[in-house]
Amino acid sequence: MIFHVEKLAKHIHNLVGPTISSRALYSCLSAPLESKTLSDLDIVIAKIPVGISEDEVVRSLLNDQACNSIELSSELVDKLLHRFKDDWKSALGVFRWAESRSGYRHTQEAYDMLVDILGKMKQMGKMKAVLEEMGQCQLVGLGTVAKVMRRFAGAGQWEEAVTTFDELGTLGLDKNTESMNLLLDTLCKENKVEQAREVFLELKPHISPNAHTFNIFIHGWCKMNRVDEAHWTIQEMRGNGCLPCVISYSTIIQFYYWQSKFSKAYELLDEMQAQGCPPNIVTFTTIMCSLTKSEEFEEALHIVDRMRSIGCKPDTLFYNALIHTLGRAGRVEKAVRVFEVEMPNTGVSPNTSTCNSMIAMFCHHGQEQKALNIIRYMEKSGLCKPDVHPLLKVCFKTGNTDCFLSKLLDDMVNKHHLFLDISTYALLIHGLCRANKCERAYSLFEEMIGQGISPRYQTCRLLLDEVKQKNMYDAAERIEDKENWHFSVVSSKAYQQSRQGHRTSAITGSNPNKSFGGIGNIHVRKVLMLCRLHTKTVNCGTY
DNA sequence: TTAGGGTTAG
Repeated sequence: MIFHVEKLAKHIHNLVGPTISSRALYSCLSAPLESKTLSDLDIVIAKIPVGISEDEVVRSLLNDQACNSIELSSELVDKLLHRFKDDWKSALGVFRWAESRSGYRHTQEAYDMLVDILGKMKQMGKMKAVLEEMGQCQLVGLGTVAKVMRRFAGAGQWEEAVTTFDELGTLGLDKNTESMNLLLDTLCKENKVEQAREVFLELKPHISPNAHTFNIFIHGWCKMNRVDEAHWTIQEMRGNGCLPCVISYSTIIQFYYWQSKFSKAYELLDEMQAQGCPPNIVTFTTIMCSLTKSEEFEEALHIVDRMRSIGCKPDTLFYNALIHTLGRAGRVEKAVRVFEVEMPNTGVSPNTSTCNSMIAMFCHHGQEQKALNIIRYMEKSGLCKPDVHPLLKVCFKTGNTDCFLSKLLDDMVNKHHLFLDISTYALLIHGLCRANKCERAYSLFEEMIGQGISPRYQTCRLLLDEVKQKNMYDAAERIEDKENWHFSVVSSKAYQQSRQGHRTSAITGSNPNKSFGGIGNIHVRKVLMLCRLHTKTVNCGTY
């Protein structure tokens, strides 16, 4: 059944290309099979072609009989905004169309969502205009302001974040400790701690700080590698009549572990206890994670004794970290005991991550049957998303690429209802190529394209080499097409953004490890190489 | 968004 739905959507796509109708049809055809009729959501989405302006979206919806007969609800508007969370023109168009319908009024949640979408897409002027509109309707909440300030700061416009705070009165909100903390936290999270400090000194005579205010600074200074200022902030806290709390100390301790300054961390751990502010479960979990990261497994396990000695109660996240540590330390039996005996005894329930840690540990130690048992346990206990990547890797490592792998994939899709995502397809295609099963690898390649997932550049390259060796000429041609498309889309996007001076955002905003929106994971170096390539071509006068 | 991630070289 799923197969037919995909085939039909693919066929339509091939016939008419990636236009509105095929996009909408694909999304509704690949929706859960029980809903076979077009929902209101699908009807509206089908009327919004890719890449048109917000006014065109409004016109397209207004001119459509089916759209105009839909009974609007805030749930439908929320779903539409969510659907267009990465497409501000469609989101804004839908929003304007909805409010033009008689009797319909937007909720604060819908406004907040729109503000966030505009901010995320760097439409700062439009975001501000919507904020003002909200102010006139008395719809601005602290959450709205938080989003606006964070989006300004995230776009490198921290002064605008401060202006937003200054104008809180006109938006119907108070400038108080809570809203000030929001502003200071926004600035500190964007590494503008010194600027936050200046703002704070200006506001302090009018708004009294609380412990939260100082904790924001402690975190900010630590993030900037300025632990002396963090310590000094603890003193300042006391001077202002606020007592340093477990968060104040734990933040600095975490920083010391991060820097591998273990003795300093232990000193502070003793100090906080002496000050009548004992470490809690978050403090211990953080310490254990840091020590495990530095491969100090014995030291990490000592922390558990220390935690127990002061009667601190474990929770799920603590056990997740402990199981991970034990697995890394090679103590599989002990980890199994924690999972099977200790957790039930202490009444702490495992979550999806706990089980996934167990799966990864068993696979790492060649115990795939036990990993499968965990998957079965997850099925029974209703935990979703078992991580099958470790098991897939075991299949390739042991050369078990026939029955076991097929059964696993079948279970993944049909029993656990997991989608094969880009990383799973990459893993499978690479693994099958290495196992000399390139026909199967190629059929997966076709399948992923059919699903609308674009293969990574490396996947194309590897598969292309393999199919050429096997003289699969049609396949080679199709892969080359995809590869060329890849090259043109990635290079033109990277080129445009590099010309605008956003080299890092050419990859993805601030985190260079995240995937390139909609195109899949492209290696960072590849994109930078393409940027350079194009810059070079410009200099030569070819462009 | 005042602290806690989990396993991965495709």
